[in-house]
Amino acid sequence: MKVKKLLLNAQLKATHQREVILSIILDCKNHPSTEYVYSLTKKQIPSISLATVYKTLEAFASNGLISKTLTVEGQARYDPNLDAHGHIYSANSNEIIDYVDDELNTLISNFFKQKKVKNFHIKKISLNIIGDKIDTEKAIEIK
Amino acid sequence: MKVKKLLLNAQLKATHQREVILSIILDCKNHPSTEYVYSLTKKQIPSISLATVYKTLEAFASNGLISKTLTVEGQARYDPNLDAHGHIYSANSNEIIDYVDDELNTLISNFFKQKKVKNFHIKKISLNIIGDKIDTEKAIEIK
DNA sequence: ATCACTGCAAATTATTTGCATCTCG
DNA sequence: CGAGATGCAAATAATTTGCAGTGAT
Repeated sequence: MKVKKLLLNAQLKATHQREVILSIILDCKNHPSTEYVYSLTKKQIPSISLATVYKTLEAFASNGLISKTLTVEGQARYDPNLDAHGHIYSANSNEIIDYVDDELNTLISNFFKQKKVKNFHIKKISLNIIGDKIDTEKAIEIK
Repeated sequence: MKVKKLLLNAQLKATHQREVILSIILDCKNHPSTEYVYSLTKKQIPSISLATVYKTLEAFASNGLISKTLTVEGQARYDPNLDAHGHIYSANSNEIIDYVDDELNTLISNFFKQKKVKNFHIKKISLNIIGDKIDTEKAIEIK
């Protein structure tokens, strides 16, 4: 019951719905939408309400269990990966892809050791790459 | 008629509405919303329609005259500054503030000279800082 | 037992669209 | 003149809310 512990640690009541939703998200590779999480959850809990999924994902995100981003078109996407990483936002396919690069993370975190932003509590610093997928059939690749 | 030239260069028909809207945005310091641009435009053209402002700002953004971002809550904001720069996204005040730092820009552009993202056409790379304003009355300051 | 969570339906917000009319090039 | 822009109202999409009933601690 790994998820139950995660929920309790995050001060969230461990309901059946939440356990199922959390384990679904943790298994997701790439930035699921609320609707997508809802559709997967419905297979296990047919009576689940879409509103509950909305509320639950928001609760998870604001308790730091997962993180939230928006596509170029502005829809919510959730991300179970809390490690420092950037995102590639594709405008024409409305996707979000992880951009993970340790060298870049080191570069950025070193840079921000000397810089200060006053009157602001920084929660996350991330590098964003925005553009268009060239071949919508093929995957985006980093090298 | 600086704005007229800008419009024609960008292959856009230079209507009165567009000239007014463009000059308003170019004067804006910080990331206006569609509603805000609409309210300012209405002072000069009382008959302007909100839909026109929506369409116009989208047209400007897709022709590269201005750029578009989203607040943490997902609403559109426009930015007349096309130079490379990052943004500070404040979640609790739903603001976007420019983060301009030449040293950082150099660091990032050097880094991406060696890295490639395949099957993707990069339009913009930017550093994003996400967090909360501490004192909502005061401004965010960078040093 | 209590207080937070769930499910449903209705409400809200930002944005888009269809279409008749008008205007720039 | 003709393609594209405008203005209005109605439509859509994503998300949120209110509230009565239910469940976890």
